[in-house]
Parts: sequence; structure tokens; C-alpha cells
Amino acid sequence: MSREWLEVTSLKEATAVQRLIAARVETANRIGPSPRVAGADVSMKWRDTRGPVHAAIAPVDGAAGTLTAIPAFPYVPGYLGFREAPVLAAAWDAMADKPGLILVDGQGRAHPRRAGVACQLGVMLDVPTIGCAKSLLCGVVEGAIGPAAGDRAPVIDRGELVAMALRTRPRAAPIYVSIGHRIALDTAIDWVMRLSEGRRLPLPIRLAHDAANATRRAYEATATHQIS
DNA sequence: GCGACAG
DNA sequence: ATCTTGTCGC
Repeated sequence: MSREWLEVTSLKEATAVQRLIAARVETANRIGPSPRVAGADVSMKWRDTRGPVHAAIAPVDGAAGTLTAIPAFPYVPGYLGFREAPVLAAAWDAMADKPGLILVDGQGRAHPRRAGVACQLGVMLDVPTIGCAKSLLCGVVEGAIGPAAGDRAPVIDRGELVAMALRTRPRAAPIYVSIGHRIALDTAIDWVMRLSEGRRLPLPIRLAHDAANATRRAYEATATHQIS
């Protein structure tokens, strides 16, 4: 896998890498029979765009892989993957039983260059991924979404279907599901609905969020890092 | 040029 | 991206 992306530090390089990623994303199903499903998310200090990132990959059926690191990249809209994906990949490396499908907190193809963090992590790890975002980075929702769980509306960016706005919980705000890697959009939506269980966010995302937060709290409880 | 901008 | 109590609506 191409992990020389860990070295990327300039926006110009990052943009070029995103074009490579977009070209390598597979939009057809290539998932195992009964994949172990996991969520991926990170936690960090409020409004800290350059500090430590606490990453977690949390399987539904086992212990989460977690890791803390200070990425070379700050948070820049459109380049989230260069801050989060390297740390998530390191957490992945530490896991014994690798998941076969990852729901990522962020966009997949619903990205200006079709290379959101879910695409980047999926291509980097060579694993099927789904992008699950709570708000849009680009594109517009085409039409209205019904109030019931499962109701949806396409998200169009520059004439292209890049995501589905999906009502996972009745009357709650929709989430935006997009292809990460090696999965079709309709299949991704099926997985997200099945894993949401009447909540707004699918279970694996919630588990990863909790695990990442726990990792950050353990890190901050150590007085050695309280400088600045 | 201006505004918008996942986490 | 975080933190917190109560409060409101299904």
C-alpha cells in the first residue's frame, strides 16, 4: 500500500495525492461474505487544528485499536484525510483481527476531488470503507427528504451523484453517506441503515467516537503533556 | 476576487 | 473537533 502519503506536508503535494486516490477508488462491491464491521473516528482538543490526534478503530464485536499521534498536517477543510488517515492507519496496524468493512466519520467521494478521508483510508489499507458525515463539504441535496427512517435524497456535486442524504432516525437531521472504497452506494446505505438501530449515527461510529474520546482523556490525564 | 469550508 | 444540566417532544 502507498503509505508514502505519511510524508506529505504541502497542500500542493496533498492535492496531487488526492487525485491519485480518487483514481484508485473502487465503486463496485468487493466485500467479504460476512465482514467484521468497525467504525473509525478521532478525538482532539476543542478548536485545536494542529495538536495531538487520538484515533480509534472500533469493531462491533471486539476491542478497539487506538493510537495517539501529532500529525505533520493541520486540519484544513478538504484535506482532513492527511491529518486523520495516517493515525488511523497506525491504529489499524496494531489490531490483531482486522475488520473487513470500516464506517468512517467523514466524507468519502462527497469531496471536491472525490477523495475524502474514507476514500483515503480505504485505498491506503486496501479495505472497504463507507463515508458517514454529519454535514456536507460540497454538493447540494436534490429535493426534500421524507421524515421516516430510510428516507433519502441524492447529493449532487457538479452534476455528479456523490452521496445520499439519509434519514437514519425519524425526524433527526440526515447523515451523508458516500462511497469510501470497494463498495457501491446502495450497498453502503444498506449497511448504514442496518447498523443505525434507530439512532442518528450507526453503532460502529458511536463506538469509535467513544473509544477515541477515552484515549484522549487518558492522554490528557498525564501531566507530562500539559505544557502550553 | 469572494465566499464556503468534513473533522 | 468539546463540555454540561436541564428541558422538551415523540
